[in-house]
Amino acid sequence: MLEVAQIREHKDAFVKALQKRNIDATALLDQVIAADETRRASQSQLDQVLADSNKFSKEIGILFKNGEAQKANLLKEKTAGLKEQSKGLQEQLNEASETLKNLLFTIPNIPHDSVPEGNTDEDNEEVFRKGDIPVLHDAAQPHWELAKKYDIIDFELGTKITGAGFPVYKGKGARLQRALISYFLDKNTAAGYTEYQVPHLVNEASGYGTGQLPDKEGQMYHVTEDDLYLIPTAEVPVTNMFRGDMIAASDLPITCTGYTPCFRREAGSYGAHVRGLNRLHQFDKVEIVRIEHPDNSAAALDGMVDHVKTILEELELPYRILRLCGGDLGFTAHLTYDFEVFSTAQDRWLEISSVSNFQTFQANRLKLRIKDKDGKKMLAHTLNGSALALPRVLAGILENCQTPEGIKIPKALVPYCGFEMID
RNA sequence: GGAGAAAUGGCAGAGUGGUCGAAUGCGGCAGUCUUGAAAACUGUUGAGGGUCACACCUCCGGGGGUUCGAAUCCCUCUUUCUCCGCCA
Repeated sequence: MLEVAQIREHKDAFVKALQKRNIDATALLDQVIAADETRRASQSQLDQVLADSNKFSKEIGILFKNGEAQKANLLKEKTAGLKEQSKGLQEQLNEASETLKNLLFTIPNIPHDSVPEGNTDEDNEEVFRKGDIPVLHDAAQPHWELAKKYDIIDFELGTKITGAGFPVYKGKGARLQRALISYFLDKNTAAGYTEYQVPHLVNEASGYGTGQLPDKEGQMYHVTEDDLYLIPTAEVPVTNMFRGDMIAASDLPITCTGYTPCFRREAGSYGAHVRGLNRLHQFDKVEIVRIEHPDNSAAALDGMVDHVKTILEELELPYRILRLCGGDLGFTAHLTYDFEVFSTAQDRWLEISSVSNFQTFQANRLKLRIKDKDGKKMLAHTLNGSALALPRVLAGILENCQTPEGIKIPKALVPYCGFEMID
């Protein structure tokens, strides 16, 4: 959620920034400013009425104490009108606040200066590339064939017990999943992130806090009986741990990592490129989350990108980094880098990590603030990234590391899974 | 699932209708003393809205009500604790 005070002061800059998302926000921002003015006007009218009635109440109290009941009763009559007024003004104020809030909920974050123009993923800007794309043997196969061949993932079985997009991992496949989770968590904790295990269901307030609600309402599984949502990413519970907090600047940065399954309805995304592990309703992910001082968030984002790089290099996977263009940028993000691994067998890049700086956009919803040494208060900056999402890393390993003899496990993972080959 | 008790500032904890945004203690910050630190002493110390700055308004778990006036009374929801039941 953008900050009203900022919009009020720098409307033109906001309009210009939002153009990168191909949104003309002029009218919308005017509405915001108007709603805010209405809100403040109602507020100050109400304040005035309340101030008067407070004054009368005090006088009545004193009169009763002094035994001047008659005078007091006279005053009482005066307050009746004020009460009516304040009720009306209160309603007006609530309405204005609600209007303002709902408007703000519809406006996405403003993109960073470096975010390229563009509409689709075609317009994302490649900023880095590393690793050799392997030359595979003639009989190389995509991962869904390999999964069947080595009997490590059973998609049909998942369909039987739940539905499409809920695979069953088996034998070395299951072990490799567990190995990847441990490996990622170890890498993250070694880099200073504190490990957490968090709930996999969250309440509505948490959904609003990180911005999944109301924007992505239909993309989350909603347990209506208890009004809880299955998390689409660990970002939601982890970031919401700090909802409403006031953090001493000296305690920053706060860095967290956690493994969770992620649940996504993926409504409307069927069609091309969803075979095998490419798009699932349930998948595993290890996430990193940082809460930073505004002065440090840009450097922190770079640090997170470097961290993810080291993991991919250890896994010996060919990858590239994209700076997302305005049209592809998530609703809450200010600047996002996507990591993609190249799959030779599928002849395409697979997104395996997304690292973002949200600046104050989430913090404003979360009411997550920093207090510095001088007592100055400000909204924190939040950042997060996948380190990493499992299914496509697994797909990348299966497809890139296949040999005629079997899948050769990257060295870094061998101590975690206890075998060198899947054959 | 049933019965009871509770929810107050960073923490602990008073306050049961009228200068209560809230005693007191701890903690935090600043100062005095000290070569420095500790101790002691003095001062200061919740949040949001609003204003150029004041004024002023709101907030004692959330929501609603009674009243001229609510932290205090009533209703409701949530959470925590204790006991009973059930159970991985």
